[in-house]
Amino acid sequence: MTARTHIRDAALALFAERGFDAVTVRQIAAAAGVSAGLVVHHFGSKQGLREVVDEYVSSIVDELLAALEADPAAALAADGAQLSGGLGELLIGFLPAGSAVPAYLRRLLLSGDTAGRTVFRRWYDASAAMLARLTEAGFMRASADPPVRAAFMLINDLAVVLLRDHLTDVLGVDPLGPDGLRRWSVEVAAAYTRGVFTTEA
Amino acid sequence: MTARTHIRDAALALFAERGFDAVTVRQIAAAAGVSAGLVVHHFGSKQGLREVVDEYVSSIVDELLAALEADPAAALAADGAQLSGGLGELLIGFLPAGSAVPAYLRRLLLSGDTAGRTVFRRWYDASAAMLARLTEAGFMRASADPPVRAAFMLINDLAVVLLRDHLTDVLGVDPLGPDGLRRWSVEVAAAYTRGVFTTEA
DNA sequence: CGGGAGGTTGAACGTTTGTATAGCATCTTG
DNA sequence: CAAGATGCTATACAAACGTTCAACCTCCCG
Repeated sequence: MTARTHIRDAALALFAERGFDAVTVRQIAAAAGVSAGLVVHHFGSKQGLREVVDEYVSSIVDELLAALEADPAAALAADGAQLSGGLGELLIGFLPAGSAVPAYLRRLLLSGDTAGRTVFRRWYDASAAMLARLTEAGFMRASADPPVRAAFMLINDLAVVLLRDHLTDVLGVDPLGPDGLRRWSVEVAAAYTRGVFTTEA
Repeated sequence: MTARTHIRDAALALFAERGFDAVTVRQIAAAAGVSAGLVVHHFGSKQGLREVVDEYVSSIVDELLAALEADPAAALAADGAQLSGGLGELLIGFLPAGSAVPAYLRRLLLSGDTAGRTVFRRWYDASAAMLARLTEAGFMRASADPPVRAAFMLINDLAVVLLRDHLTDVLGVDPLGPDGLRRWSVEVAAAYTRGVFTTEA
């Protein structure tokens, strides 16, 4: 592992935890075990470092989505219940345990930056394509408004990642941990299969 | 409107737009039309101002939830489709158009602060109570895991507020605007009533 | 009318920030 | 082995930050 990589990873972790503005170049350097000057030497500026980290995280998401496109059988083979665990589950399983990427992604999606918008759009496109495949294969009912349905199901999955800490707080169990995931998937599968509202009204 | 209120509102708008760290005391003062010293005079410090704004936004959410509890008939009278528009719709309708509160709430919920946790928990409790009432009244199917269902439906609603800009980007219409809300509500009501997955699998 | 309390300002202070620069060490290459 | 590139550090600096402070203005109350 090169020092440049160390710096990038330290910055990723610190940005994810505290946010870009709250982290100083000196803190990043200390976490990476190098001098502050080296950070600037390698990345030009703090902003330059941010852009590299943004691209790095984006590329990880791209890998995940590409793997999903390359092997949709793995997804299609699974039944609806497991599928409804969704992209959040997929992301967590795809990354090493304790990775800072989900937390960084959370900030990226809410920063209003171009990088966040690009990631969301790619994710949405993959989501829409996947729903189209599932519908064609007969796993899903056809929707009257496929784009909205794709968006709805995508953000429902993302919400688990975005609000994971709050969910853990009120439920008493991490919805993306081993135990919580089981409970979560069962309930979501039920809701997505039978619905939650009655039809009388 | 006192100068203190002006400062608080200016800070609310700026914090919501750019984040706490990215906003300077001088910028807040300029936006409020006062001097930087007066900001500190009224709130003790920048952090003190933040806490006042946090409490102010929390109190607004409290008002909304209290109104919901006080007059559940208004909610219960509505049919399932309208209800599924959910808390996000309710929040937008409750606030003046163009209010910075939703954007501030977004940052509050993702900051990891105590204020955000408190707001989320209150919202969750209100959500769980509402679902219990709806179930008892026969508008909803009973769930095998009510806490998870309440959390699921709550974060689905919150996700629309949190990711509103991205949704507007990919859908081409604001899901909380007049037009988008209609499309969104219809699809969500359909998903929540009939489900999206088929039962064969 | 007098005087104190609170609202408000502008300048100043000390700190911290991101970054530039000069130099040292290490390695590669001809 | 010479020499230049590269990785890396330590110091320095200007700018911007949050905060302090002394002074001024404007009321209100006696």
